[in-house]
Amino acid sequence: MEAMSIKQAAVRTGLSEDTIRYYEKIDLLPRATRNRSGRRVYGADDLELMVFITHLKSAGMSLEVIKYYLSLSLEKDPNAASERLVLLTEQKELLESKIAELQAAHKVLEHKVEHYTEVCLPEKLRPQKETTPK
Amino acid sequence: MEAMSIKQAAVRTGLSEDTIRYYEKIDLLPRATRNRSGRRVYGADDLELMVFITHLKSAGMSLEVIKYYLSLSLEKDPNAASERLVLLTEQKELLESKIAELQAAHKVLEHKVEHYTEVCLPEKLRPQKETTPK
DNA sequence: TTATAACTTGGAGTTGACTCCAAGTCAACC
DNA sequence: GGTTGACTTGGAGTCAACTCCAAGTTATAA
Repeated sequence: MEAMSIKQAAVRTGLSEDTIRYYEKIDLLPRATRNRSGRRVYGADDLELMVFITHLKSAGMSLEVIKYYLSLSLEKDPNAASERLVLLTEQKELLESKIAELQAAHKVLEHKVEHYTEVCLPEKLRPQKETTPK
Repeated sequence: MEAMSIKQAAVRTGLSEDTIRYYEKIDLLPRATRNRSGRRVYGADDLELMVFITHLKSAGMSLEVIKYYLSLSLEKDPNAASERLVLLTEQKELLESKIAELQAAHKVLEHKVEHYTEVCLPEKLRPQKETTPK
């Protein structure tokens, strides 16, 4: 249960095997340990890292930036910690504004859903003069 | 103020001129009206549409899906409205789950920021936790 | 009048993030 | 010992979404 193949790791993380290999190729993931016959073996930490990457990615962070961030986290140098703090804080703020933007878009859609529900449900009603974007 | 060039439209919307032309090329935007000398002229509606597109885009909608959505909005057929409602609702739900995911990632980052604040700053110099955050 | 700048077009090139492929290796089962 | 199937590698191909380019046109300024 602890050590698993790339296939299992793919199932667990939702990434494809190719994507995991690709991430290793571009040094986003560290080179996975191999077993005697040269195959990749993953543990819980590896999975955790992959999942964390998917989170940052869905937050709109590019792989390049994620890589930089992770490189800081591997630094032994204590100075790196403060640099990482800056990056983290920046990213956190970026995330906050992105969430706000999505919530705004969400509001627009919600408003439109309401509008169209009104239009669709009572069948007698027709869409009157639509403000059709030209 | 009402009619403007592609350059001004680009500044107003945050899109590049090339991107606006590209959107027209792939029929995401309708062919802009041209002036006597064949140059694109944009009005307030056009800008509004572009901004709306950027919102949907930042909500994770692909240009292809946005295009489909806009094609429905141009339909005179009232049946299109219900189809559009379905699409909107789907998109709204997708947005909700995306927001939730971002909030989860945000939490992780926040947690890490706290951790690194501890590591980096001598305890006594640390900013006090705000009791009344703005 | 000529130079400059702001556009126009179709099409080619770039980037990021995969996704697929061919050829080879290895372990396990028949 | 041979076949199967899950892996390995480097590299090529794909896709969305731009981004840039060359060649041509038009309007204004010097």
